[in-house]
Amino acid sequence: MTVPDKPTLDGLEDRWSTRWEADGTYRFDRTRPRSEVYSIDTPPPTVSGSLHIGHVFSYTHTDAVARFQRMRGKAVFYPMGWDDNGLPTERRVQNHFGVRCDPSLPYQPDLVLDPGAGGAAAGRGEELVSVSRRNFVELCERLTAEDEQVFELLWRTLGLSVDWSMSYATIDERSRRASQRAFLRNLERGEAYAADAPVLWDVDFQTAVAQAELEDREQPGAYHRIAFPRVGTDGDAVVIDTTRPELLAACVALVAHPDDERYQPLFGTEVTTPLFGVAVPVLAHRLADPEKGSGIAMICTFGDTTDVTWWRELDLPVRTIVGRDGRIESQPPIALAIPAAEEAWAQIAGRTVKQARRTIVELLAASGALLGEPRAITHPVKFFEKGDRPLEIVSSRQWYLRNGGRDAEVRAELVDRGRSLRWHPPYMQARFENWVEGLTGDWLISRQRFFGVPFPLWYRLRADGTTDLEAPIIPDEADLPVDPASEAPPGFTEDQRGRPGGFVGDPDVMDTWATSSLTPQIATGWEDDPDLFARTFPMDLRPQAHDIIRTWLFSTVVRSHLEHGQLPWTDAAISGWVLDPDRKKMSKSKGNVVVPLPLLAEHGADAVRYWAAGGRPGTDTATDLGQMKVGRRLAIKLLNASRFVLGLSPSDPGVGAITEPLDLDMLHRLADVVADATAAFEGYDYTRALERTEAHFWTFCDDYVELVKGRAYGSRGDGPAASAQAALRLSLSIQLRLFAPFLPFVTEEVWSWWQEGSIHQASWPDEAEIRGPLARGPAGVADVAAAVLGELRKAKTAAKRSLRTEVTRAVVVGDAETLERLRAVEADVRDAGRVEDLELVEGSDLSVTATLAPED
RNA sequence: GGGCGCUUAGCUCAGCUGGUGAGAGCACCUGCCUUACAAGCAGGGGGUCGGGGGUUCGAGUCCCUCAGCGCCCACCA
Repeated sequence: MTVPDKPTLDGLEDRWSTRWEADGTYRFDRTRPRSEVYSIDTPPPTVSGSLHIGHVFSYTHTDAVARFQRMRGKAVFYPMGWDDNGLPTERRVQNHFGVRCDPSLPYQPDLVLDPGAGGAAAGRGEELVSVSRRNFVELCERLTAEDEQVFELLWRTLGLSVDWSMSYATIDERSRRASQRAFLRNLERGEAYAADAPVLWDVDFQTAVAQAELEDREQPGAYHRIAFPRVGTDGDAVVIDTTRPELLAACVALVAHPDDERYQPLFGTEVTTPLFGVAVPVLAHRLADPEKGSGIAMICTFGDTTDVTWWRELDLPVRTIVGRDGRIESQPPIALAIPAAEEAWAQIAGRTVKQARRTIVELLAASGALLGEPRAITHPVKFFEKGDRPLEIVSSRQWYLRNGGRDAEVRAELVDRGRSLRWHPPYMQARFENWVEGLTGDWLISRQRFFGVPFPLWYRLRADGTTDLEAPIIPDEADLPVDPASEAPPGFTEDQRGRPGGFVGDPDVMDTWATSSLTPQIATGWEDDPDLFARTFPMDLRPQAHDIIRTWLFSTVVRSHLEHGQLPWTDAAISGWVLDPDRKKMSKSKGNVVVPLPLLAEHGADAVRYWAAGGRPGTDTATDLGQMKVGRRLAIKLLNASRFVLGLSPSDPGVGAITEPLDLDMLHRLADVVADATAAFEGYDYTRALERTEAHFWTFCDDYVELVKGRAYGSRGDGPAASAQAALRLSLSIQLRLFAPFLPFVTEEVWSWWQEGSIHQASWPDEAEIRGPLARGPAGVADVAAAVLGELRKAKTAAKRSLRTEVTRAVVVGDAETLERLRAVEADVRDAGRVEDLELVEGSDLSVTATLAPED
């Protein structure tokens, strides 16, 4: 046993993280059966995102739970995943290297690019170097590999007890195989299907996006009152209000509520569009709101999602004018008969939506069709959560997965799944249920992007060169993953690509959620490693933040429901967010993002973890340097208290030596703490486990240690000293283990002074360790001793005297029961209080009168 | 418009199924070099538990209602 003279926290992170890796301390024992395994569906962080303190926060919560379960004897399956798949990586690669993906270019095997190769203007979209899809993907892989190392360093410094041999990445071969396999099975069962339909479209990223990735943003806009002349009348007009006058040429009808008496006479008649002179019908539909605008609306293909509903339910034609790049098409959607219309079109063709709006408003004003001035408003507009411009709606062929959005029965099944999941905190289930019940359509999983898992499909080209989309060519599961863009389907050769009678590959990739919704399957080796899968799936815990319940959590439940007919895990622990010190949400644009590594360097990992562990499940928590300082003090206190305890005697007198009433009472109180902390942890309330442990520890240091210090040094002989020494050691052992999930470094350091092996493989304390061998003894004596000692201290402090001051005489008044307890620990109290003469007087409330020795 | 959460000392928060005179940490004030720890120790001041109403012998703790803050969702003409 070696107890350092001057224990320190410095360097513990390096020393122990290295040691743990070398010893395989956190290696998953895959010989254990499912019942002895605790498996965690770790959130794969987006590696191309920036590191921030929020990562440290939520991952610490999970790690504390993992360490608790490991100490309880479970084989903990705690892999790390990296989310490197998808748009964030593409965007980062584009900016980092100054490149753009052009799928039409050929692969350049020797392409060498340095960061910023595309020139200083990279990112402004002007001087980007175009590279082939394969080159682009290679750059993505190169950059994410670097990003992953940065994350791994952070996790190791933070002391996450992950098994690094089980890592995966959402773009790696396993993930692509699992993702494609799951999709093909969905396809076979009819759960996946392709459809040509209007979709929400980001004009910058040039891809479709899903409902779950939308967000509303308040945008300035304006109502424009526009008169539509009625066909067959002499100058009569219908006046509509619109915020999107530029879509006039895409108008296919006007619509009002069926009960709206103002417009009932018009139903079934026609009006013509101003400027373009196209005749459109006036129709009735219940979604038209008589209160909004003039109560009658222009239906365009497509201005918003209501337009899509009207278009579908009223069986209207498609007149698309906005292209996928967000610009007005070169040709009008229908023949324009009047010359003025051709002119109007010529002025907007090829322009952006914004430019076209300005032009159309000018033309309308000039023609007299615009009534009055536009009235400025702000209104919510749908954006892709990662996008910069409002979404447009375009018709295109996309892949969908049935998620209950169009099927009440499936929806009900998924709501039931959500109800059988154990949520921490429970109220988060409401978010899940709200979302499922508010779904408006199936899950759109295809993206017109490059860095993602490709759809494992090809299509035959007929003799006339047209594509047969109805019967895709499907690979064998054994051949997955496949890349249909570079591999030929079974029975074809590469030179038949794009030729009549040959084939083409499906050009799309899956959305990143379509892969990350399979993290339980990917991590546990679904189909690839049946033995591992059987031992780890379904998993125990999904830890994640509340903002992605509708995406990650829901989609994972959907995939598992469809594939396995069960939940992917039993418990979901939902963490809150980290707010900046002023309780504002952190965001890059506000510049208030707190980066974690400097904090870890300054305060130490245990201190930062201590702060993080104070955030209960579901609770948003402010970054608090003060709490980190408190955590650091706690860690230092553990070092010093341990040094004291272990320095008292070279060996442990053993539990049998514990006979003193004060020692027994203190230990049984600790047993209560053990029971409480254990129950709290079992309910995922790690914060309470820490609070209880910490509160006991300070009482232990301030009262118990002070009370027994003299006796432990031998003031009353060997027997009483041995009792104190053994009690201190047992108590220290248990308290270190209670702290180990939170403060892995300092507890391991202290453990190494006097114990074999890692504390993180030691057993979680059990109250039976105390209650088994040790009789209860007189209860409540520790409280009485501490109370009397407190009064003695108060007397000394009030007299502005040192705590070493001798008390020549102290009179304690108390009830019979209190005095009885005090007698049991009288010697310890006199020792700690330096009381020469202690008199006990029976009375009512406890009071202590102390006479201090005169000052020198 | 719908849903959820929060509102307890200057600050950050505990207060579990209602019951000994409302707590902790930080901050603040006053002291103490006490042989584990001065990056420490001891002591102290400070709250009509968001407002109102109700149930109860008794309510931060349950019910109703109002207000403020935050988050999620919503068909945005």
